[in-house]
Amino acid sequence: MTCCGQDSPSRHREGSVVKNITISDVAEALGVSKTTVSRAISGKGRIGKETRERVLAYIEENNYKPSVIAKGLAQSKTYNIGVMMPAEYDIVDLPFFQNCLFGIQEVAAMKDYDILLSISHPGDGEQLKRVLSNRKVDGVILMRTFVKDLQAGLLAKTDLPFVTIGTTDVEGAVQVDSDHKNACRELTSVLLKKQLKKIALVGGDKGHVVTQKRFQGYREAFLDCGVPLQENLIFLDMEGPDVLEQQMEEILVQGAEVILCMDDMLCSRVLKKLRTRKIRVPKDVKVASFYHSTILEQNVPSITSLSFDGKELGQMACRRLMEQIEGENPQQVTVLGYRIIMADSTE
Amino acid sequence: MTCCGQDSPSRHREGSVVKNITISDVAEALGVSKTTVSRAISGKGRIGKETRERVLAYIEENNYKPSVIAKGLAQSKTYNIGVMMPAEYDIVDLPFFQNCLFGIQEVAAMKDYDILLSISHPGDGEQLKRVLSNRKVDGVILMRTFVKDLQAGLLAKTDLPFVTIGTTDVEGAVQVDSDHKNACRELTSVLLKKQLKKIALVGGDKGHVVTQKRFQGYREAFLDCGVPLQENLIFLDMEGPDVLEQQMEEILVQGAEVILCMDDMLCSRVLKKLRTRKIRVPKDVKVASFYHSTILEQNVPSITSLSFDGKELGQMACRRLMEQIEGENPQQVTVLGYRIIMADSTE
DNA sequence: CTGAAAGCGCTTACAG
DNA sequence: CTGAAAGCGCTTACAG
Repeated sequence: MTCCGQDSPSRHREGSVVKNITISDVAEALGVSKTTVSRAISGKGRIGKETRERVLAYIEENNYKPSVIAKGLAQSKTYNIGVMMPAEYDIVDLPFFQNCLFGIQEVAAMKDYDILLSISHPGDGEQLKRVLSNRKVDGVILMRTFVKDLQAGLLAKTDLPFVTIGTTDVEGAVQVDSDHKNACRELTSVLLKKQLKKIALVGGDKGHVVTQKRFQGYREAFLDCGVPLQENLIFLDMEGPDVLEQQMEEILVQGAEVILCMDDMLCSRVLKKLRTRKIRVPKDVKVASFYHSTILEQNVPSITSLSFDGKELGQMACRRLMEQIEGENPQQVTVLGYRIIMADSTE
Repeated sequence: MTCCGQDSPSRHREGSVVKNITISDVAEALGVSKTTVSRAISGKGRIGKETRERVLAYIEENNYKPSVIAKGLAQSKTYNIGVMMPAEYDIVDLPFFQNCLFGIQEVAAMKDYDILLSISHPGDGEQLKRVLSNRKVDGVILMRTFVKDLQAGLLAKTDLPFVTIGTTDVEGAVQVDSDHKNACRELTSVLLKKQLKKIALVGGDKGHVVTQKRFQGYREAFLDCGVPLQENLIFLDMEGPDVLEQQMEEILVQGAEVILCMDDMLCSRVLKKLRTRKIRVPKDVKVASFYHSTILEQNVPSITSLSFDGKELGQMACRRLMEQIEGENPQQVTVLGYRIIMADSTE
């Protein structure tokens, strides 16, 4: 059945390999050299105005897209950045991560870079090693840091530029972080000034740098306000399946007036326990949290919390990475702000 | 201060470009040709056992990693797959997406493929166009489909292999999906058989194929059970800021005995409204949801819901894509199962 | 079993 | 202003 022939030139029968149009095709069609075509596109090197326009017009018309990969090979670049995303199902500040990714992509795209994503479990260096050995990236962004950071450590031994979202003590690491310490310090102060002295601090993995930072802010607030800190109100490493649930009794026994949670997932669990125990928020006990994510968005009462701009963080991280890739010497540590959102749960 | 000299060979002073060791270096060092080295690594073509081992040993020892990019260029492949992730902040079935990504990465890595991630807002084809024109991927996975699917449409006009997670009517698309229709049908049936006849259906964007599928399953369940379906209990397109909140009155006025929500975020909003109105679950009204995600995990009472395995979906999608890339003709439609999790909210 | 050479699709000194 | 040629780091017929 020979018919129509209306197939667009790029449609092919199954299995046939499609030859994309290349720079040679363009050069040949125009009767110029590849060099000239290349120059017209890149804007580098001298080239006659008329020639350039002729090339550009042809390219536009024939929908020629240079192969970024071939370009990269010639320049010893990849135009990719590796992004290592943590796979921790229980720490669901995911909307935050998605925003982060979005920010990264936004600035990466401006420089014609793409994101090579890799998800890895904490403590697992294999994914990163794979990325490194594949030689497919010009730099990498770590979306989360750890106190003893395996990935940052690996990268530091490399000459590949990288930036961490989150603080790290790995020597030479360029880092971008929200001001977790001062955020927690300010929120704690606000609570203390409301005459709420017994603030239980509920946090996750002590191995996360953020956990430490927040804890520090909490302590400083007590110092600032001249209130003695009670060690028995500190509850860290609470992300295990039932740890927090069991410690809740203790928290209440200690007479906590406020429960300050380091992330919304923990807070959600605290709220559940309180609900089951018929303890009312904020009447019987106040509650505050971090992240202001969708997880608690619908809670009644609304939850006082700290909010960080994931997108901004992502953008900044990517900018810092680009600076390094382009050979500049970026600011080592960049600290971004936060917002305190006061709501019903601490009234 | 000339000291130590203990720097590992790959450490360099600032700015110095590091020449990675190449196949030529290896060949030269061993006194063989690049061809031989290449063959030793790839396992293709005849090569003496002893030679191969000598090459492999040297490579191992000197930590030589072939450039996947150069390899790709020579083979007209990229060893990347593009993954288009939706950016919809309100539809937070994100743990689901993360699982999906994880599944994709898992099987991709087995074939030495990497993930090129792109986040795009619904209706925005620019990101995909960028990916396509950059020529950096051998295929793409769409993580969500729409009734009129812009991205699938674009891809179909291409000769690039792609697979959608979610059903689509785009001609020729290879698709992998959970059995949303039957899932919803079965859950609805279960409820109907509990003599709960007035089941309000609360759903999101009618433009999402899943919304349609579920709606269909809901209808079929009514047919199966011989219960007439009440149009006034159908509430779709509820994801706007206040739409659902306003419709809640209507839902209650219509005397709904159960509110069946198409995703956990919607369900969370329903629960909030009920709580504010002092309407008790399951005493006054039953509630059921989809996804079984962390958002509702901590809810009291526990919520009856459908659960889908994101990771499995991702793995399958990636397998189907690989099959296409390798020139096989994959199954057009793959349907995966679901689980029904009965809990307190419908007791 | 092994190698020289051409090629993948670009860029970039160098020369004119 | 323009082009021939070498090179980026691999693979793969082809010949021996």
